[in-house]
Amino acid sequence: MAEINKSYEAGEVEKRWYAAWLEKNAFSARVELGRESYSIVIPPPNVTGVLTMGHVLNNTLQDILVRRARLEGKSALWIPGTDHAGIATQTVVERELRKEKKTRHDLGREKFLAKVWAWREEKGGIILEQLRRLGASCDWDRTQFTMDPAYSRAVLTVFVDLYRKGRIYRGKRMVNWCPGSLTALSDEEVDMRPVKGLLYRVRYELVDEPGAYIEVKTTRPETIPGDVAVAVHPDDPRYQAWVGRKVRRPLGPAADLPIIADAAVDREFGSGALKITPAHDRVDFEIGQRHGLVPVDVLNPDGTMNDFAGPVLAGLERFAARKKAAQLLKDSGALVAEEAYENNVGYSERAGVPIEPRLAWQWWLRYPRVDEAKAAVSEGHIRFFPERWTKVYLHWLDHIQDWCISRQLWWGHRIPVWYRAGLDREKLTEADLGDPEKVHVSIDGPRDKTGWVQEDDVLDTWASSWIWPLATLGWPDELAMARAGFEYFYPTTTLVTGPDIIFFWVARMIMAGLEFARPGEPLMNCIPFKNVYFTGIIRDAQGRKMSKSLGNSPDPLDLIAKYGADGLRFGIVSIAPQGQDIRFQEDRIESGKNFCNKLWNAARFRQMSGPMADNATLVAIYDRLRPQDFDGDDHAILDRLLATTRDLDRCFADFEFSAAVQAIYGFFWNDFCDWYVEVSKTKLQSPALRDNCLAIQDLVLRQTLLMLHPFIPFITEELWHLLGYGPAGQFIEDARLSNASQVTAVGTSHGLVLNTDAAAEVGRVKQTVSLLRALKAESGEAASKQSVLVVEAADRQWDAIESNLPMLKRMLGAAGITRGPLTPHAPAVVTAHGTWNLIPQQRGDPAAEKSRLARELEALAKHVAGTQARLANEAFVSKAPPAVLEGARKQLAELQAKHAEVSRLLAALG
RNA sequence: GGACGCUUAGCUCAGUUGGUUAGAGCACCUGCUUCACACGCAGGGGGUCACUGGUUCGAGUCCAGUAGCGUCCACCA
Repeated sequence: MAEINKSYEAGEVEKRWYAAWLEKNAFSARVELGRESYSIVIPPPNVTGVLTMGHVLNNTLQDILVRRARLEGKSALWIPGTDHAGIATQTVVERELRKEKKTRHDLGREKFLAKVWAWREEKGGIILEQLRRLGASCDWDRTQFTMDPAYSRAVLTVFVDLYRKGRIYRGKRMVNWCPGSLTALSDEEVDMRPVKGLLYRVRYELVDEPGAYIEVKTTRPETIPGDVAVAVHPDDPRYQAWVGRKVRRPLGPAADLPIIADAAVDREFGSGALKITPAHDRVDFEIGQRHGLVPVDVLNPDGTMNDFAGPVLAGLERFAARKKAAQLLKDSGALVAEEAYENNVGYSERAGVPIEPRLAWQWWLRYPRVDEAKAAVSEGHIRFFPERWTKVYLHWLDHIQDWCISRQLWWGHRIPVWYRAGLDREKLTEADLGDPEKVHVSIDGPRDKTGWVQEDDVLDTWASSWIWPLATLGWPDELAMARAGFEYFYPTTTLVTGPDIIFFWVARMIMAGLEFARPGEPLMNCIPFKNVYFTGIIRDAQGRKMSKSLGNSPDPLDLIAKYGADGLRFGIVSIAPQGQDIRFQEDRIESGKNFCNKLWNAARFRQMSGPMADNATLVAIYDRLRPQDFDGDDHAILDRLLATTRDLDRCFADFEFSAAVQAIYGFFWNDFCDWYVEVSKTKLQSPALRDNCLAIQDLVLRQTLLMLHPFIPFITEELWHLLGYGPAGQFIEDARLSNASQVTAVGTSHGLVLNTDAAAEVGRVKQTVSLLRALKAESGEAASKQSVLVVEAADRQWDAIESNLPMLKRMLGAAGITRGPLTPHAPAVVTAHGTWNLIPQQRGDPAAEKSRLARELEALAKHVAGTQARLANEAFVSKAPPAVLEGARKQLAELQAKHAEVSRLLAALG
């Protein structure tokens, strides 16, 4: 066994072990009947993506789950991959083209796509390399891309199937049009932002009564040329007589617009009259439909005004047109006023520009299995952590709208629909769509494609990633499914993702799973995952979302270089409580690194303390324990080890990762290193006690490494081997992590029954040590100074001291501890183990000593009074449970005794 | 307009079913190169648990309301 170096070199160790894991295929998961399966699909990052702190958190958690599952003996699979990310990727490549002053149209569809693929080959998927640096134990041989041939086929299979079921249809409806990326978007891709602007009051003159006007308020005067009516509420008394009459359009091509009545109009807003522009507003469109009005579209797809806006506005960009329109209205006297106004405007999530409601032919999906998707979650087949997201999920499903799945992009899955050449696609009827001679829908297209033209649009990226858990396991190809282990691994166990994509992805995956996984089978067999863990969002120190544009996101690779992958992992998990957003603080990552260093040095201490023995199994270590030689500290540390093991089991059951990390941290650092290792130092001097003590250290270290391994895989693997805890040629994950009851069972079979009373006594000894150390510190004696201590103790107390004498001398830094009468004026402290004197080397400060004791007495008196008052309360005595009552009485007795003793000391000072 | 979350030490946050004097990390102060670790050890200071009421013998914890911050949903031009 190699000697453990003084400091832990993360970089070298991480590189070495990751290579070893890959070489031995440690992450490849096989179907092993009789063994429980555990599976996770990665939320596929964009192929353009680079690792962010969000990815670090998300993927660390997945890795923790998968590695823990392996240690529990499950066949654990983590499927990696990337998403083609339609708009994002196309934008990246178009940006490169722009440097050459070209657009995609200069290349044409085919050449442009070749360029995107070339880009993807060269630069795509960097993020998967970065995940390896983090230690992600994905089964890399199964890496998938949403545009892989097999995956694409699965996507098209779904389209054709849903089309044949009548769930996918083509329709001309209002869409969210992005003038930046020139495509339609789904409702989920639109962000509402409050925008400060102007509200224009415009008057429309009555045709049959010149000089009389109806006034409307609008934020968009440039759309007036697209007005086809003015609407009022049918019950509005002010306008009863106006309905049916006509007004002149105050801007753009001259026209007489009817005044109509519609209940959608809000009487309270402005004058109670609304201009109707069906081509550019959803509500207007609906009102227009109800009244048989023909929309007038005054905008081009790129957001400039077209000829229907009239010669003055035509060609202007929409916001320039707004200013111009206002000016024109002002000139003609139609503009009554401009008021400052703030309203909500929809923005394209990707392009960051205001979207335009626009009438366009698109492909739509009527979601399948909506009711089942609700039931799957509300009936608990799928559990959300934290649970509160179920409400958000159910609410969305309750108000679900058809999904616009077509995008006017080139990068993506091209919709598998072919039209007979020469057909005018703007004028296709229902009948045309149903006529196989005119429109063909299939995965591979018509056998002879001459005379057919394929649909230009591609599918929304989410319309491919919604089948991720299915297609990554080979669906729908039966051979591929058998090879991938679909039967064994589906449904997957847990999904780890952010709540921001609960609609985009989580809900849709559930519906897709229910529709396609195992038709006809019960819900629980069809769901894509059993648990969904929603992480928090990582924010910067100011609470802002981390983003590339703000430049407030640290580069995880820099952090890995600085603190090690393990340090980063430990740190990020420790600050990520369930479901709360996280404020990133680098010092927490640093403390992750410090923990690794502590672990490393504790292992080093073990190695330096004595020869290593058989540590290959829990049983082998227990064979070396000598329960008859156990002292209180031995009992206490194993008791705490068991409690921590139990805590961890619970944390994993409840997805409480940061609590898990904190539990091990506290146990290992405080209970083991600060106390047990320190008291070991005297035991190790004694030949009779040494071997038992080393065995206990091995037991604690081995179990701790196993518990920690999912969180910090590299250093634990390294120490596992350096300490010889597993056979050479095997990894730590080839060992099994025993849970608390298993550990207890092994102990019992070895005649070990933990004495919890002894463990509790250790708590009191720690308290006494702490008080005496404080006494030294306050008396100005260095902790390392070999002090002289005298204790006035009852026999029972002295017995406890005497039996721990060497240990106490070491822990207290005492040259001698003797029993005897107190020395007046020497610093003193009252403990559970008698009243102690620190014999000062030089004359102390009686005044300081006096005031110290007086302060303590005051605090005790207050506490005594409080407890007495509680016990004097009749209601408390009669209603509190006996255990609480007894605790209070015992406490009072102890406090009173201590109070009396401190009073005595004070009196002795005079 | 609706829903959800948050408010605890200087900072960032824990606090499971109500029960001794509310905890951690960092920061701060004091002492210490004690033979695993200065990425460390020992000790210390620091909080009216946002506010108001209620339930209870007992509330950081349960209930109602208020305020501030945040997130999501929603067609008021």
